[in-house]
Amino acid sequence: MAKVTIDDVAELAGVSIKTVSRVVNREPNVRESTKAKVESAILQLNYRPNLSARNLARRRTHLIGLIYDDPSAYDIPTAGYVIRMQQGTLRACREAHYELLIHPCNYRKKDLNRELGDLIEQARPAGIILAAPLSNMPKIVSAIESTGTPCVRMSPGKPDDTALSVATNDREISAELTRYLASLGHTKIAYITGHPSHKAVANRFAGYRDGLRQSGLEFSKELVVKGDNSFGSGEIAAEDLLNRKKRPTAVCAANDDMAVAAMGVALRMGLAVPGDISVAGFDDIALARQVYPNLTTIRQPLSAMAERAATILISGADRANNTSITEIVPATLVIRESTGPAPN
Amino acid sequence: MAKVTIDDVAELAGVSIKTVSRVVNREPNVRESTKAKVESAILQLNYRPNLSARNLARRRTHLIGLIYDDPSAYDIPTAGYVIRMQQGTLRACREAHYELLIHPCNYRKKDLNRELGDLIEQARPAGIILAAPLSNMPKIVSAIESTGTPCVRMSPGKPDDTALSVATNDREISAELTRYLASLGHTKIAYITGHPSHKAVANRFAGYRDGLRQSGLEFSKELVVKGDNSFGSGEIAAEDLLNRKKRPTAVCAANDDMAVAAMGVALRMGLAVPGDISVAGFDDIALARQVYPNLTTIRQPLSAMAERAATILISGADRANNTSITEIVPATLVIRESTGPAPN
DNA sequence: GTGAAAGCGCTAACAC
DNA sequence: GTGTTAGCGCTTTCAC
Repeated sequence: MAKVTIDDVAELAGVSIKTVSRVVNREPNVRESTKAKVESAILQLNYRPNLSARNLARRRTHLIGLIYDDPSAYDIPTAGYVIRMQQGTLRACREAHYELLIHPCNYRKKDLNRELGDLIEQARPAGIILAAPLSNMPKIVSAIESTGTPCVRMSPGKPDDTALSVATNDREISAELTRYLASLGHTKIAYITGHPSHKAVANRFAGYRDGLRQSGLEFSKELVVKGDNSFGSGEIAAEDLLNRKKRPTAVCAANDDMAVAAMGVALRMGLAVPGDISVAGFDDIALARQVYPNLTTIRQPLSAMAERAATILISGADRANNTSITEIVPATLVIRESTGPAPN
Repeated sequence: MAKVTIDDVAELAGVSIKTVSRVVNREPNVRESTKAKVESAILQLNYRPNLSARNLARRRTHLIGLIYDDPSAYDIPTAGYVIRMQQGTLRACREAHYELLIHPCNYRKKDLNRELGDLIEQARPAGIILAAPLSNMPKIVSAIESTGTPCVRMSPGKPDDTALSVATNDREISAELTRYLASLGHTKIAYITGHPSHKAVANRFAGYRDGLRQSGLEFSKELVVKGDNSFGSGEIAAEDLLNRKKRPTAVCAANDDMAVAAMGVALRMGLAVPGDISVAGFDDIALARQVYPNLTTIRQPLSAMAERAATILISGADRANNTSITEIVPATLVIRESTGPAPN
């Protein structure tokens, strides 16, 4: 309870505070016997360094800031998204004895730059993790970078960038999903596209085309219907697709909301899923496991991405090395009940 | 970018750093004209005080620690729970220019006390918010309190405590729900109890009995079936209740999982909800809005509770005043589609 | 009202 | 290998 400082430890161990500092910070050039003395004093006194003092002296903190958009109403997919990012970041922080500062914000706010400036100047995090869609907003990114605080962007739209970022293999995994459906005998695989403003979504569509080609299937515009990521648009698209004379036997959607909507349309039409029609989504939102049949989908490695981002910041904070990296953390295909062999 | 310090401001304004400090901290005894000069210098230089330095000098930080249990697998109800607490805490923090440190932890871990000790000694949060079920664990509470860090407990089991805490009116709101059902003409209102170890759950059951009495209905043991908070236990309980000759016309469950399960059983039996049987839950988990019919339930004011907890810590950190408060934030009855008039 | 000086508890240079 | 001396940027006495 009585705050024990480095001086107390130094006195008890009979060394100077600098030596204590060396031991605490695992610096070299300390004799084993001295080190042991210091360590026993630390244990005996239950000494823990004061972070504020350390931060002040080091001119940087042991804090990672996680900044993400905070929709006024947290819908459930968002809650899961946020929690997974937090979990990943925390894993990396724990290990390195960093703490996590979370800062949800509203990108529509006028003075967001000012707000982030305050956060950075005041709390001085060692690094910032910027989640999508903020990571796609040049003004925000440059506002952060102008402070000199290292920043890793998660799922930025374009990979061809100068900054550090962590992304996933949207395109490749979409291709894998498509090949998986083809391997089940499907030849007419439809696709419901997402909202054009969502950058990553375009990659998913490209992956679908890749997958068709790799499976020796021909791409057909007929089988592509526009959606906008919303549940409603998925219903409309599915009604279009499933009422055709030559019905597809599989439908991929650019996100889970639309996929679930499509599945609902199919079931209401009396079609069996996956007997008559297989349905697959993308994101692995909670709903994917709550509908019946459970939705086959692609799970973004959000937690792993955030962990990598934090690790990059924590380790990179040391080296002056400002190389631009776009690190790819692979997504995983989650095969559940909504996909199966094509009807013959 | 070049870090501007209090000295720069003092120099530009032509005053001493102490005067700048006074202005920044809104201390009295500064002439208006001096204040104006300083403020303009601050604006011009875009000065923001360095928190580490301030914390070191003040011997306390502007950090609120939010500690909660982190189930290895974040199920969806938990994600919503966590997010809502974070949101509430953040609202209070924003206003007071505090930052939020989150620290999910595992109460089953042996060295949790040590872990929390590290957190507290190192980050020195100005206060700790301890969420349930950690708030019910004497060892953890005392470990935190022994550091002298103010701590507010959320939903602690017993209100008759020495510490600060924030709770909700489980019992009164349960009574209200029961009266609401009675007012719809229900006379046989069944209850599925929760897991006995969950303290708050007992209050819910007591509220049910209160509500019956207040509505002039007789309590009957026959209408009470044991559950354990799990979905499966809700199914078993519902099967028992709904297969009776003299079927109840309404069922309350101690949580939403069991209520949803009960509703499923009723629907599978061909009963109309709420035509033949009304069903109500407690918690307002996401699922409550995702099932059909939407579940009538009770929404815990998690976000408001967390906000109050943070506000207590932030304002209370100043006064030495160690009074024990248990503040009650009322829950709200959310009437949706699963409850309706009793069949005649 | 305002300022000078002495810390807060640590790390960073540089000496020894 | 180890200690000494300055800071880090702010708040706090306590003078004036």
